[in-house]
Amino acid sequence: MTTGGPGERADEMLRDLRRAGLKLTPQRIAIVRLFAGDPSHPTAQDLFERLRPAFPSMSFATVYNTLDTLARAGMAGIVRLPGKRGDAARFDPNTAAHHHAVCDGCGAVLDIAAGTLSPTPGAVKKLGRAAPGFAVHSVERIYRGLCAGCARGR
Amino acid sequence: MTTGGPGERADEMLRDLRRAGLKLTPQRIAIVRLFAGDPSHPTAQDLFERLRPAFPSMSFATVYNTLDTLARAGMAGIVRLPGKRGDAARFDPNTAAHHHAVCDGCGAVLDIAAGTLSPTPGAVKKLGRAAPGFAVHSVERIYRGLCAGCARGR
DNA sequence: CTTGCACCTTGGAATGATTATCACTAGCTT
DNA sequence: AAGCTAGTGATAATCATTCCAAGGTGCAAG
Repeated sequence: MTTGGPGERADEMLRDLRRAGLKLTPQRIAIVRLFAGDPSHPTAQDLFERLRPAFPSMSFATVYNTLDTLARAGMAGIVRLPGKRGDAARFDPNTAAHHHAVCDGCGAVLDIAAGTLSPTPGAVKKLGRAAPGFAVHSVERIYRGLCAGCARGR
Repeated sequence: MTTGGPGERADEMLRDLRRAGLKLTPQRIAIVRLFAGDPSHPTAQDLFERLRPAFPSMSFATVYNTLDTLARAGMAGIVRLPGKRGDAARFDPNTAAHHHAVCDGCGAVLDIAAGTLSPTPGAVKKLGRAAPGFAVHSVERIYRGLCAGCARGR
């Protein structure tokens, strides 16, 4: 079993990166180490700013490229939420099947475990009626509401 | 009951606009007439281009402003879907509770009727475990797959 | 250990969507 | 009809994201 130690997820991700035939550059290693265990669904900007102190020469494009590469390789997810302004993509190192809960107060995004992302028989049936011939592949859910902290403050 | 005639939805929306204390300008009337009965989830660009022939003087910003105004007044919805590039917001005149099915092939967006957008007791329970204290308000679902046409062509 | 090259990284410019600004115009109330 | 105020148009500004060209570098093969 896993030891649960910090950085373990990162090492696993780096191993997967290499296994996928991708090069382990210092930049990628830094990004992965920072990103792998981060449950806050950071934006590329977030990560870039946290990396800048240690890697002043890193390019913003590299952060995007790396996150995109991770996503393409199935090691990360991209979460986009409808929001009025400056709606940046959020990246998610959690590759297990899960949905998201979004706090309308502070904008926090929480992972909600799901056994599967496959549609339920009932949903398939309903879809068949509403959109005949549509072949469902997966379902994505977004729960809207207020997180514990924001619910208290209102 | 409704007569189901074309433009009826538009008239209703215009009535609601006035009721909301908003001015009925020629531009708004044109946008609403075009938008109200359109189930294709058009982008602001789509509408702008379709309006241009008849209203060459209309500004792109006005289309955005009007759609935003409609959305704020609860007469329209905004649908944003995760997509790599040039991901424009889509507007939805359907104010009834519903979810969306997105075709990964052609990008079409279909409405899927839903009795309610409130979370099921089961979902609430699961949420309570995964995110203690989170007060759910609504659930949004996106079904991914292939529409009838795209499923056939592959 | 050296080499070669395909893949990476940079920095900045380009693209696209959306919002802000501001002077002007036109609904709507009195 | 007159004025207050919100709406409009044109454009600039902003923000996220991608593209590009040029130089670097991980790493597999020798």
